Amino acid sequence: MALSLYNSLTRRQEPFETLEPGKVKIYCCGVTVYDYCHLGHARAYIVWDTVRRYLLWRGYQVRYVQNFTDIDDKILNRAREEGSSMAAVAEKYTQAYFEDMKRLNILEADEYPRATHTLDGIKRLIHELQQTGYAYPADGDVYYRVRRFREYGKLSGRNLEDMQAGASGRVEVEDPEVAKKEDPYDFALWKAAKPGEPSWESPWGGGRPGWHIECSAMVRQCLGETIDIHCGGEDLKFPHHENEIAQSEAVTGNPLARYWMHNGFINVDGEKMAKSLGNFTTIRQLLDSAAGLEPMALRLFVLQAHYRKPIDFTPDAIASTQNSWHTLKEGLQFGYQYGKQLGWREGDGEMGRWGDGENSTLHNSYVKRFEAAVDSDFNFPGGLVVLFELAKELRREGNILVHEGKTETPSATLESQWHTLVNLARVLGLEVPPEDETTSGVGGLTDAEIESLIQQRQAARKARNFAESDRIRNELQAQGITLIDSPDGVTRWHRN
RNA sequence: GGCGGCAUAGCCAAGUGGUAAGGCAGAGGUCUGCAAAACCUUUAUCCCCCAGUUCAAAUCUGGGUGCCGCCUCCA
Repeated sequence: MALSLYNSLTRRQEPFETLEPGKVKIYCCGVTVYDYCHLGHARAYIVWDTVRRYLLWRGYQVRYVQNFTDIDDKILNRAREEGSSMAAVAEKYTQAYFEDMKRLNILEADEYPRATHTLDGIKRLIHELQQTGYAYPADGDVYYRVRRFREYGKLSGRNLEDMQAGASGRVEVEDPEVAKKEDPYDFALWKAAKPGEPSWESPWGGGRPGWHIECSAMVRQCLGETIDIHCGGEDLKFPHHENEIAQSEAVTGNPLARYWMHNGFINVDGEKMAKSLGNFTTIRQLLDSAAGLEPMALRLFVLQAHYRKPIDFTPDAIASTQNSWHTLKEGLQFGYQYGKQLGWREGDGEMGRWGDGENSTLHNSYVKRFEAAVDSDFNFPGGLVVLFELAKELRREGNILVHEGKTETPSATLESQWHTLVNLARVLGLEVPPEDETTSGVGGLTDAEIESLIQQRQAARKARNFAESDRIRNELQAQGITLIDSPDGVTRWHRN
């Protein structure tokens, strides 16, 4: 049983072999902090968080670094709109990022480098590129000499000739920047500051770094010359990642990353969700809307599709996922709700730190099937199958317990199944808090009041006064209390 | 124009040579005064089309068709 993954660089699925045994270095391209994150961002970071969790579960020591781009034209524009500064805008949306990601149960990175904190590394890298002939200054700017890097295009599978042949007027035009370049495909490493813009001192004059260079500098500074996995959205493959490779490898002579991974988009009506298309929904809009999608349901929504394929964002799909999540959730709550009744030892609710021998109490066949699925290029939808099987089984048992007060299934079997479910779900970042949902009727009826009403209804039913009995039932339902009439004449109830 | 991806039931979605996982939705049944809830059963002779390879293909090859992405900021 071995983990394999699709490498964008080779366009093949390959066995996963780390640089150092048991250790994984991951760099993930983060956000430019100029606005709230939308569902596309949610997908990306849920996917990479889950990849990271899975690697941890598989026993790897993972070091995960993700940057914030806090120097950028878009931030500058936003600052002008808001009458604020680039730093203030960046700070605001960085905090918003953390809030959103926390709700989605995304683990914090080990390190969050920011462009504004990496200027020394950036300048050093540009300097080295200049010394080796890969970079040239031009009127306060510095550009990368793309044609000098022989392997340019190896990640995105293109070559400069093809690109020129088909550029169809998209590249040139009267952009003043282009005029400074030796070649239209050269890209900026450093940009001279325009009047009024934030700028940093450098050997080339006051200015700020280009976008691509920060990642090269950050990877090098935080993780070293070569890392195991470099990941990000599909749209970053070209030119961003291609340029990172050109920058880093020209200087170090070593591969920047062994594996390149790219996640697919969220689509709306068959089109990519994007700021520029104006068809985006932010994470907080969706989570805080009237429909109130649960954060874990959004997580499930993302994980239900393979990470490289597009996902269509439609009301139907969201509704369906919400229901799916409830199924899973009921399974996850099983132990919290029925553990005591089933005589499980106190403290069993505190389940499963990873890899601490808990596995002995897990259902091995389920774990094996989960692992087999996910081991193949992080097939989370395949792994989810196992979770649903467990959750449905537990939900069924829970219902039997509620309706009949007992179950034939041995308590130990249920305990083991529940432990398995909770553990595997946590690998995917799908968790429910230990407190079950039986919020003892905030501002509602007390148990005694409910029992009393049920007694009244029973009396009415006996007298065949169904109008009255239905009235009581409706009244309770309105308060969120569901009655269950069983064949033996006993009426059980539970809060919704 | 160049490069790449995708096409599986009403919807979503795994499966990549051995005869179609799973979820959502739906249907029938049991139970019930009626409901609700729950439980049981059930839902693709077929995987975009055509041709080929093979004992065997949704899965491989060739050719179509359709949709999408990247080539410009972008998760």
